[in-house]
Amino acid sequence: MIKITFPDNNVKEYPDGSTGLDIAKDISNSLAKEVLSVKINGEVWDATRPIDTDATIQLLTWKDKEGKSSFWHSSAHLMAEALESLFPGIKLGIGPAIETGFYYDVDSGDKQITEEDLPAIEKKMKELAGQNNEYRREEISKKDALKYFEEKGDEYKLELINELEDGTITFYHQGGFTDLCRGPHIPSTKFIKSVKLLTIAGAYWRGDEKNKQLTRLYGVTFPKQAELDEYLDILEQAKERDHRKIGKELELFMFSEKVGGGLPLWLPKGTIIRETLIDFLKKEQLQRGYVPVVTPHIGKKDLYVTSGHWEKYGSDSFRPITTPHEGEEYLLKPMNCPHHCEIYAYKPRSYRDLPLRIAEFGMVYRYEQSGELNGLTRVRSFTVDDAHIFCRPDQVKEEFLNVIDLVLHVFKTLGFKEFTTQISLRDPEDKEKYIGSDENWEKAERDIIEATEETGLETVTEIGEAAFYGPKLDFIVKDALGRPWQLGTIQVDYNLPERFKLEYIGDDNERHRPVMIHRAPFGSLERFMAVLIEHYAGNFPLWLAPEQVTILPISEKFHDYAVKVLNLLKNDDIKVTIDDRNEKIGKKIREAEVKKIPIMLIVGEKEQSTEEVAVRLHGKGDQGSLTMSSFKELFDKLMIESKSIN
RNA sequence: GCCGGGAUAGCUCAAUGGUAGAGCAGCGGUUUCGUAAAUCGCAGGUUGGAGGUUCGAUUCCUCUUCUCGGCUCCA
Repeated sequence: MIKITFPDNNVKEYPDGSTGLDIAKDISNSLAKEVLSVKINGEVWDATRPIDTDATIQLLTWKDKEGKSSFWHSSAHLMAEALESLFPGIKLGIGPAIETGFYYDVDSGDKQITEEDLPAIEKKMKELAGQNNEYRREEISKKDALKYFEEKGDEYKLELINELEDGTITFYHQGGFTDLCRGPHIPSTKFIKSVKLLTIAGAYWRGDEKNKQLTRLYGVTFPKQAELDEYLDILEQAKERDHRKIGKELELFMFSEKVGGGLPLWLPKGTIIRETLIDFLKKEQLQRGYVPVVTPHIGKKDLYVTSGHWEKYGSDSFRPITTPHEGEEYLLKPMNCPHHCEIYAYKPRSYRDLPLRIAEFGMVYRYEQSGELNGLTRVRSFTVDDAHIFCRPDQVKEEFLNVIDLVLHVFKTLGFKEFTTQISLRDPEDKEKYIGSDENWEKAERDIIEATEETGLETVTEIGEAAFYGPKLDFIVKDALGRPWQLGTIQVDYNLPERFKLEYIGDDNERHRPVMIHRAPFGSLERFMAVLIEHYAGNFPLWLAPEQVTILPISEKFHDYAVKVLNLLKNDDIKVTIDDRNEKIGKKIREAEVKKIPIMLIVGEKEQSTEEVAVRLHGKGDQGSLTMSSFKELFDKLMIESKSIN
């Protein structure tokens, strides 16, 4: 007998070789019908795999992340089975579960699988699922595994098996399909009730550009049709929030083929939002001891040779521009920091001057591969809310803490609650990739880790994700479609001060090297705006709204009164417009609602005679009439409330 | 950069190997109106660009630009 411990610490004995499913059945039949996989001693297993030793158990269903994962992984196998049946001779790469759904990379030879094939594959998958085939695990020797795929002629699987150790290799079978797989899988295909294949895309074998490009099929499956419908509905809604769509509808920004891809043109309304954000941050920074600077958009190539950027990224950036007569080479600036280093070096610095925090909203230009450009999230020209903090080594941690506090303040004000924080360290196995001494790297990494621990931020640590000049802390927010984007960033840099030979005179009257911290709470204004647009679905809070109030006269007879109201509000720096077209009030309201203007003031006969305005709030409807002074009080109150920090 | 889609009026979209149509927007009338679309009329297009096949191309082919979904990359 084996002792099984349940999550509530109850212990029960079962015969040797009992499976998770057996144990589930012992609890209740209805539960057994929902079990997708089980967690045995912290490891996810097939529910049908016999347990031979005492163990802790957790039954995993659709409600558990790991349960979903085994469901989708099994779905990937089901799709592979369908593909083999529809496209005989197809070769399989890898087919994992992902955050939502699964994919399989396949090599279909000369036959190109296109989107038109997807419905047929879906149909086949449903047909195979209906056969109620069991997923069966088989331990297999390396020799036999190799033999199987040699006969099948699948070089991708052979490559994978060759890297595995004998004795750890398992196959999974379902219906007429066999795959090399670590598992775990769900008990049977019958759980898979609804199937949707979403997209088809190219993907390099093992993610390496040098390898052959396979066809990747993305899909998602659910245990109930209703859940698929709900998921598709959410996808549809996400599309409605897409910043590219809203940006066009609300006339925030545009792109022009003539100007070039990835070069955003900001329209008046988008510009007002940008400038409001910039003003907000400038004010915060002023209070926190930052000083402003302005530097040009170009710099001599030599500047970037000194900084090391030319060596590292020169071949992958815009070509230098040259002066007509002397032939001097200049680069569009890919970063602001080299310019800022020169500002630091402008005069001798004392330890008393530090930390020196110089800030600039600087537009930078980077060559991004054409296939990578994406709305405002990935562009070739963007504005960094940049600042470089030059400080003494003993000030690094404190400065780091100050910056974290600023980033959190920004996020809080804008109501970003769901973000992840990532510490990126260097890969100690691959030191060649980075510049700077071991000693410097170790100190920098320690400072970051300690600072985040002190603020209590929950972080994930990624080894090998550091910038080439130093470790960093990034704040990552997801867009409407769930794609993660890095926004705020704080990066320690022991390297640039070295390269620019920056110094300060310490209290010991000796020369010392300052430490540099790069930081940008928004990261890129462009990307930040994209995420912001999707976050609010275009319904900007009052303080950010490019049009805060619009006045809607009932008819032309009340235009004079409407203009009087307009001027009163303008005097209070309220962003106000008037809709004096010869249209019915219903239409004016509709259009103001569509434009997501937070406040509408309707004025007609009644308001004119009582010197009031009828207030209507976007999405909330008619709020009744107020005198001008009461309205201004309401406006001020709404302004304060519109910052999430309150 | 790579794989696969796409590009038709300002916007959203329709149509066809015989040189294009709707709604909204725009412009001109009529209407002067009370909380999400009044009404009549007019105008609007080298069907992204270049080349080719064809008697004839917006449609088929090639190249190119931009764009979308991924991959790779990302200071």
